[in-house]
Amino acid sequence: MNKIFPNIGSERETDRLMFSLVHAAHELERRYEEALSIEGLTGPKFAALSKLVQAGHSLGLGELADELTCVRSNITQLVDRLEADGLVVRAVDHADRRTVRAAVTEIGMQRQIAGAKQVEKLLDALSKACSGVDLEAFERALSCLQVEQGVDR
Amino acid sequence: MNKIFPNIGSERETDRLMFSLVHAAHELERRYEEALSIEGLTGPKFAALSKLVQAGHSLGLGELADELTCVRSNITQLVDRLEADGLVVRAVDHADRRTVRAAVTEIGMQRQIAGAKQVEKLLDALSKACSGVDLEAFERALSCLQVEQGVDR
DNA sequence: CCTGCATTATTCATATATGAATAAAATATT
DNA sequence: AATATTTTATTCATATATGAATAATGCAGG
Repeated sequence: MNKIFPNIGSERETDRLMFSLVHAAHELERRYEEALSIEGLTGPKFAALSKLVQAGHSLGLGELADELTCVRSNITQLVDRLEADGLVVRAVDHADRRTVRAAVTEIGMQRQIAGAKQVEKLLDALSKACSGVDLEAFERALSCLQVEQGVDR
Repeated sequence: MNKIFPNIGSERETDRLMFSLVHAAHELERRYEEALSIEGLTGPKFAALSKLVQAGHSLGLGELADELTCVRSNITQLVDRLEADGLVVRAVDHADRRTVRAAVTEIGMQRQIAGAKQVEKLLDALSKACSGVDLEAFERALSCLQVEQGVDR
């Protein structure tokens, strides 16, 4: 659902800009998910696999949650699904029995590589499409949205 | 979760740009949801209310699904929640007994107005923050992502 | 008029996200 | 050492999203 900024009739230039920005990002995400689906992956699954592959060793579920900036219960479920897919296994932590570690399997590693190839292909295409764009100006424009990080929790 | 483009180590300029774009959009959405939460609303709830208020009359759930570009089962649930909040009521369609209509209540209308005020405030702030930005260049840059709409269903 | 097809909303299964409540284990404090 | 606190993952409730299967109604063609 395009739940962002339902047109209330605002005609301001910057309002349309915000809308375009969000729309472009959603389109990007859609293509990203589409690319990963070729390898039977989703964004979250690929992200978790990538963190594990990058790390080069198993990670505690809490670490993984931090890396993926999400709450722990989310990771519990995500690892459940990854485990069901055979891409990851849970392992005990001998140093701390509270901790559950996630270790990528051989299949998981191959799948991550395959996913990364699809993402690379997408980024190549996007790179070409953006060849004529003034990246500096774009980056500068985006930075103005980054201010005021909101309240702290 | 920041599930998009987990840093695989790509150093290409455009890759970082895509990441920035998605990140900026998510930040925008976060602030949008934050603004609406002041009035006890969420993005989807506000979007549905807005469509109903805009229409000026009740809408069939299918129409609402089209307006919000989502599947019908989604609307069934959303209207369930809006009805539980007392912001919307289901009504029969006398012309077609298959159709269920959603009608905004008095409270729902007030809530939509309150939500719109908060969104307006946010957009004002953003508009000011983007005062120095070359909107033309930004729009042009965004347009390059819009191409290739992918496969049709 | 009946039969088959299309359309409508709902239900169900699933994926993803959050946050509160819980249980188990580690650590700190008395 | 016993107790209290913190940290860990899980479970549960909830919100949002999708898509398949279902049930009810409408409609077209015979």
